[in-house]
Order: sequence, then structure tokens, then C-alpha cells
Amino acid sequence: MLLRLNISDSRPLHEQVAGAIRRAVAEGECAPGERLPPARDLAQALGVNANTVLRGLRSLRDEGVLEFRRGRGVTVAAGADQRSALVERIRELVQEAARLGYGKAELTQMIREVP
Amino acid sequence: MLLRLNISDSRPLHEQVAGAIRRAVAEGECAPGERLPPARDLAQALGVNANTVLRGLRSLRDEGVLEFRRGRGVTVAAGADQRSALVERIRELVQEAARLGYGKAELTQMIREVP
DNA sequence: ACCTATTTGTCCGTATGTATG
DNA sequence: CCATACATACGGACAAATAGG
Repeated sequence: MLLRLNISDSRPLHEQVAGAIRRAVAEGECAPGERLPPARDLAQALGVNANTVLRGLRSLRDEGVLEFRRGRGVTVAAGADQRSALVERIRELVQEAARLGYGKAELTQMIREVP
Repeated sequence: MLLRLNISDSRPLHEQVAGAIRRAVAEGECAPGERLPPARDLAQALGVNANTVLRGLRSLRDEGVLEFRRGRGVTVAAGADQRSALVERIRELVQEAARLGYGKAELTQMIREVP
């Protein structure tokens, strides 16, 4: 799993980390049950602090994509591939909606109105 | 990187800061990729508020000379040495043109007419 | 079953640019 | 221009789990 961060990208580093891994999982580069490299290794490879990586991983855990085990490592959750693919589609939808001037509230309202 | 501000200089402080750093980068005192001292440190060394320094640095960022990263610091952008050298020459040219009674409009027109 | 060294995430404090008044 | 509160990123100390003897 090779990840890269874009320095000229204005988004927070931890967000970029989360995005990169979410994409990797969504595209099947990391199968469910598979173990991720230690946060410290990822951090060194990316030229970033380990805590910054952990913060990104933690948000993925909150999404249900990853599972943490102290002293054991981080693993891809069951069904995480489908879930993260869905989350990615949702993100794109939200972004497109924002571009058209619709906030999340309007978006959820539209969803609610789907027959 | 030693900087000094001139009290009797009528230009705004943030402009003086930007000018001093632009010159330092242009002359190669700060290589691309190198990290600048924290704005707070520069501010204390110069005897001004940190926000004033940041404002100067920000204009250099808008010129493409510097890159900011919250929580991480300010670094010299790739190719910033050449770019800032060019920017400095441009500034001198504009000033000289103004001294001769030519505004930026005339100047750009003359540039457009260069064969 | 016990130790202890290593691995790995957790936690808290510090540094630094960002935003607001 | 200055003062202050805030979010991001870093660094180090700590504790749980693991692995080897």
C-alpha cells in the first residue's frame, strides 16, 4: 500500500492520510481483515508525525473502516471495502451538492423526499 | 537569517518584513525546502507583533515564495529563489518606471510590444 | 506460569499558523 | 497593528498486548 501526500494541498495532513487510506480500501488494495503497517512506519514513509497518522486512522475507525487493537495494530474491518466505497461516493455527492449551493441540510431533505 | 527593520522607513512594517525575507531568499540565504524560524521568534527579534510578521509572510506565500503549514511552520517553496529574484527585479522596474512617469498600464503595454 | 523486552496505540503537553475582535 | 482564542501538527511519556525465553 503506497500512499502519498500533497504538500501543496491545503487540506489538513490527517485528512489527507484518511482520504488516501479510505481510497486504498475502497479500491480493494487492502482487503478486510488485512493488517495495516504500524502508524509509526506510515508516518516515517509519509514524512509526518505518527500522531498525525493516528488521527487520520482514528477518523476511519469512527467511520467503521478500521479496527484498533493496542499492541496488535490496525486492521481493515469486515465489509470495510464496501462501506468505504459508499462513504467515498457520499463525499463526492456532498461536494457536488455544495458546488451547486446546497448544504447538507438540503441534501438530507432531498434524500428524505426520495420516493 | 538576520533581518532588520528601519524605523525611519515609512513603508508599512509588514511590507518591510516581506521585503527583507524576499531579499534573503533571492540571495540564497534560505534554500528551497528550508524552514523559516517561527513567526513568533522573528517577531520578537524584530520587536513587532507576530501577526505583522505573518502578514508579510502571507504576501510572500501569495507570490509563491513560501509555503505555510499550520502546526508545522513556514518553508521556502521549490524554485522560490529564482522566482523571488525575478519578483525583486520586477519591483525595481516598476519603481523606476514610476519615477519616469510611467504607470503599470504603460509598462505592461511596453512589455506587450516587445518583439 | 513467570518474567521482560518489544511492539503498538493512547494521552498530554508544546509549537505554530489561522481567525476574530 | 496588537491581543487573544483556536485548530493543526509534533514530541515524548505511558500502558496494554504480544512474543520469546
